[in-house]
Amino acid sequence: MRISKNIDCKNCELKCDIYTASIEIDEDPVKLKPTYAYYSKNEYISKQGTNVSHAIFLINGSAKIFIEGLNNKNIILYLMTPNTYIGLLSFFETPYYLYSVKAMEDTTICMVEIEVLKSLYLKNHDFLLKLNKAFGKSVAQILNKIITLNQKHIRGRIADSLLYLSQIYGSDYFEMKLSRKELGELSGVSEENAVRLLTEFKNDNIIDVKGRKINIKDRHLLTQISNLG
Amino acid sequence: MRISKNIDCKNCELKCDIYTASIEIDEDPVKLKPTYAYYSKNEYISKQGTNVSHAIFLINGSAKIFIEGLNNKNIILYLMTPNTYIGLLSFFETPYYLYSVKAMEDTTICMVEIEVLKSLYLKNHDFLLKLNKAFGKSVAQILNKIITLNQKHIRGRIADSLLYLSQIYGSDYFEMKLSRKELGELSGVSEENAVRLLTEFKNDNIIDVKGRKINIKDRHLLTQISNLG
DNA sequence: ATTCAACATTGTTTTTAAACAATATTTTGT
DNA sequence: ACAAAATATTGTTTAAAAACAATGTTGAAT
Repeated sequence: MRISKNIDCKNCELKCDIYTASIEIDEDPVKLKPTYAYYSKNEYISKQGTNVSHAIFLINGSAKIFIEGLNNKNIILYLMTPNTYIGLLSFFETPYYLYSVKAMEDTTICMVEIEVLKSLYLKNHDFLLKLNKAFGKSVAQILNKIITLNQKHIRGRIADSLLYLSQIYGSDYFEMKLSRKELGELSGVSEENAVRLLTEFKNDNIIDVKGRKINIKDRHLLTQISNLG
Repeated sequence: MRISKNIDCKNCELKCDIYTASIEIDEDPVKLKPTYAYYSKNEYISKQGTNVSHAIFLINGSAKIFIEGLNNKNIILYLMTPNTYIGLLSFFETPYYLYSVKAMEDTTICMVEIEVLKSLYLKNHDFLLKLNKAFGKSVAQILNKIITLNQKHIRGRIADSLLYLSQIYGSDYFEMKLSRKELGELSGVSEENAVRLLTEFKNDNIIDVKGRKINIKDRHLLTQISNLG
């Protein structure tokens, strides 16, 4: 992990909500003291149980947000792509992270101290509402995950994950940044069964698999499998 | 369900956040146009998929908040007791409920139109922060539920639920308002196995069971079962 | 180019918990 | 008080998915 402090938001292509909020109240974004951090693949961006000291915004790359559960088993809640908050879920209630985040590739994030953020949303209502909206979105995703994990069979769960990945990568053809084990963790399925189901889907002509490259050939059927559970 | 409109907050014992927020900005709580609704056991207070039009606050009684999943199977997320919000989770993001709420006994709730609430938190920051806190608390509960459902065996899950219930009812001895089936839904366990495990815990001298009356005799052991999964 | 480690695959066994089935008990409505 | 419905209980069977085991493949490091 490498850090560069006091980023000048003018040079940042990503005009995030925090920046916008700062501008809206005629405050110089320099006051936000934004800090970039660069992570390599598999580095922790935040670790379950540690203190939430900064708001974290993903600039580029990608990351997985996951719960470190019992017996060293992880559950990946969802993936993070540019332009999303990392710290949100533990933002308002708990002073420590309820989950961990790891970079899935070379990833840049921008941090703003939580106290700075607080003073910002005290001055700017709209900003707080935006935070809430993003927060609500995460929750909706998580509720959906509960149904999936609890009520669908592994076939339906893997189908879910594949559809989710295609949405994340914005195409029916994509190269996922996940290992088979991680695909399993995203789906609540053992590594072995994740492999087996990919093969099965391939044999059924629903997808093409070549390593981590996936091509969804029959989205309709895959959706059906997901819906039926 | 029976309704009484234009409640006078002065007569309400429960001085809720909404009331306090209203007072803080020197606004007459009459403007909130609070409405009470009285529900009998098993009546829907809100139904998954319908519009979120009001903020709902539980005055007395109790309710279960649950997802109506696939194949008519429910997952109870948690129980609601007086002085908690009902609508929160779907508040900021979606215009419709992501879950349902049903009264578990005779229950009184107070509703305030969402537009009224919005204008209130636009005037009062602290109030919005309080909403956020409550929101965050719900999320923490739900994350915990994911681990439980996904990584613990049914023994640990039922142990979890019993500990949770004792916390809700504020005692090691309590009469739960849940049927065996509902205890299963709270724990992600079939009705039959819920029964079986209660019997098992009873035989192991960890709890006493008489109908819906539960007495936790060995909290230490029960906690251990919960932790080990 | 070779070795080691991480990742992926496939078959087999075992465990877990749901589903099914039958019956008992309690509650509710008339 | 009685029938009917809802709830609870217990034993048995079946299905699902993890765990185990063995082997293959790929890729990075030297």
